[in-house]
Amino acid sequence: MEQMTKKQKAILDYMKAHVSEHSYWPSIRDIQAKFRFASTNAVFGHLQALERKGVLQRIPGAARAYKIVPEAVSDLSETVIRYEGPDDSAIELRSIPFAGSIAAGLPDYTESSGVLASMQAPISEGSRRRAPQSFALRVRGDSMIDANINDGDTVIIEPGTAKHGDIVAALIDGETTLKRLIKQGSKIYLKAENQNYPELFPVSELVIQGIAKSVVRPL
Amino acid sequence: MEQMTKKQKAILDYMKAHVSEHSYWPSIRDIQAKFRFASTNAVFGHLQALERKGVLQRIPGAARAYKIVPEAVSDLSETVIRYEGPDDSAIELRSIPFAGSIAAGLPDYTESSGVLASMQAPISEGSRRRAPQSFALRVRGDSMIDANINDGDTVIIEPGTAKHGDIVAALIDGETTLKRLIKQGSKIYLKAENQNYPELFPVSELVIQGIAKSVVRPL
DNA sequence: ATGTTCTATGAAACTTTGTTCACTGTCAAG
DNA sequence: CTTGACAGTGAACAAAGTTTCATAGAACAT
Repeated sequence: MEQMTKKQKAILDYMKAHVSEHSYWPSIRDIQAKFRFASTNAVFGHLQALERKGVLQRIPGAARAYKIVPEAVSDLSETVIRYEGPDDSAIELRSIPFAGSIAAGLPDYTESSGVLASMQAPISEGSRRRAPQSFALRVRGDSMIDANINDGDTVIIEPGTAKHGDIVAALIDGETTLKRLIKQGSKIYLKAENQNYPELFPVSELVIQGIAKSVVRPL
Repeated sequence: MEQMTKKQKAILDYMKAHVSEHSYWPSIRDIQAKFRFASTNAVFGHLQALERKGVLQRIPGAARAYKIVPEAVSDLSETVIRYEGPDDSAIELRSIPFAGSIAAGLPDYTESSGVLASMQAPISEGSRRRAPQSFALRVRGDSMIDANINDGDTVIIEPGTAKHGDIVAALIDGETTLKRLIKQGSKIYLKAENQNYPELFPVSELVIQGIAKSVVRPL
């Protein structure tokens, strides 16, 4: 894949963050304002570049209408997870690695190298892939064991803005972790609910992929 | 919450489906076309109604920009969000009606009006059979604590015939309990997974309401 | 030197889209 | 019978938003 420039990546990240926060895409003028461009055409050019490089799909003429192309972002290891549903049926889910943050208000496919998470997506070959609004995350590790979230549990994550005390799936150093969000004044911490782990985890920049709404464990 | 009319709900569902499929919101004219309205104002009115009823938030003047208010979407009707891959692979996210603590023989839907969690179920190839009527049950007490099912947890129950070893919701003396089903020869026992409880619970007459398929715990 | 690519400005053209206004019909409650 | 809420038509407007055109400096390889 052709490489994004720094500014292009910044714009793409802003767009994703905007969607994540507001649930709709920014307009070209929104981006222009954010980056202090004097002309809308500067943004336009970057969007064209992003589309040419295959990470973004524009819908010509339509306002605030984009898609991101998840598989273009990264394509590394694949993990196949079998999810036993409430039926006697099961879904095989394939994790799709992804380095970025959030797509389309909709989560994107995240896989962490170490601690915790791998995103589940349907088995589907080919290009067209749709993201659900909420998604399931298989928990790896024991960072939230004191919150009664154990290794192997599945957590339902929903996009949205997190409040103090929420358990969030956050992207730290390119790695997705499940931690409790602590806001103290203007400072933000992430807290692992495990006595063996450092109590507070100060973070400067953080991308919250969603809020953990519930835990699911097949019996 | 004020109740949505049928058409309003249909429009809201279409909008959600559109976001789910395209990752951006439909324009008013998109909705107009979908529902064959002759005037955009028909849509406009419905959107205003949806906003007044608190389920949708509009961003005035902005194109294709909305938010949905999740708490407000708490009607008992089953919401099915379906998303599919390029092949015939597909996944449904289905909301499950939340039945409070069980009273008589049937789940009592009065306690909670909310939709609890979305479960994932595959669409079986060919026969698109409808999943059995599953419901959620809040666990009271600690009779299954050793199976890691705690007080306050919610269990997804599905009707069906139980096998040996299944955790079932059974009606004993007019009271619903969650226990593991033990078959020894022709005898049937119910076993509480708690060391403090009597090991085996012989039953003569037994009404099994369903089999516990998974545990869900809201965070 | 010279062309090419990337990035950006500035202005304008043009399309999309939300919004408003005037008007009609239906249906149920007072 | 009337009032009011609801649902819709049809036309028009203005804001929001995308796209195009002309231009230009910087970086970079030919």
